[in-house]
Amino acid sequence: MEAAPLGWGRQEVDGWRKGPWTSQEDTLLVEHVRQHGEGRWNSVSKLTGLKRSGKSCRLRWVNYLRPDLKRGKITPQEESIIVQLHALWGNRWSTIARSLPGRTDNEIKNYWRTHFKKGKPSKNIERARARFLKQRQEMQSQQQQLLQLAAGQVAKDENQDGGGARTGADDDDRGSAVVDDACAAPSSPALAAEAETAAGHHHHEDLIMHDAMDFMCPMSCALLLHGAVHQGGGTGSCCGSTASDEYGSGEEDGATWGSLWNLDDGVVVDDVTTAAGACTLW
DNA sequence: AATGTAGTCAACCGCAGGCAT
DNA sequence: CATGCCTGCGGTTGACTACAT
Repeated sequence: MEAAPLGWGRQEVDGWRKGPWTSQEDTLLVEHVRQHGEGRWNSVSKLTGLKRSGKSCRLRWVNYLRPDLKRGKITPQEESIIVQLHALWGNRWSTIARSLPGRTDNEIKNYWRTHFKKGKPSKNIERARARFLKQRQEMQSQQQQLLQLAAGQVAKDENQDGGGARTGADDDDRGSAVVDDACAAPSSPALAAEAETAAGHHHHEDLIMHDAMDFMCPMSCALLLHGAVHQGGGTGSCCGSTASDEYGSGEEDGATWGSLWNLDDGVVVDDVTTAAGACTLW
């Protein structure tokens, strides 16, 4: 079916076609990639005659035409992984996508927004969450031992400050950053690289839940240690927090998910207390 | 059967980082 | 070293579809 000239209004802007791709355009692009490989997207229009910007070509290829794409619904396993990785990395869709072979960042992003933006996790999510939290709790005791060891060393370098000096309140102008730093994102380039590596090691295989756990939990530990140091032993409990307290239950659950899991919300947390709660997510 | 609403998906935009010149 | 270009990422928008009323 020919792409209807709907929605995007104009079909051509500055000589570039916009809007839905036609099958002919797809064919041209696929053929181009087959011959020249991925990359050099800006040269696609010159070489193929496609009236599409390099950006548009790349997007079309990555999100739709790539042969290794897995079409169809997100499976429960994938859903679990998405949930867990999002908790670990936040809205780093491309990073999450690397752990889900055949899935694109766009797909995952859309899925997340569809399923969790409104704060209503599915049964699968609930199960995955419960499973994950259980395992996390098991790790907690081990981590506390590690923490004690680490704290001994940290005490030499940093004041233990005893007051949890670094709370959301201290970062009023960067509320989401607090969450990002403490929970979602590795708080150092080294950790970030580690995270990337950890994810990358699993590219070649279909990640099932256990695989995800295998690399996530070490990461969580790393974050935990780092976070604890970073936050002066305050709320940075990372893996070490309890499930029920963090997520609430029943009807509130939705709202809680909405605010805690949606790191991209303009206001991530409603108040300082919640902010602290958000930071203890992991 | 018609209409309204919510969910899903594809595509665009702006920004930032990396790299080549 | 500075600049410009290219690529990739995350956020947002809009159309289509399915479901409910």
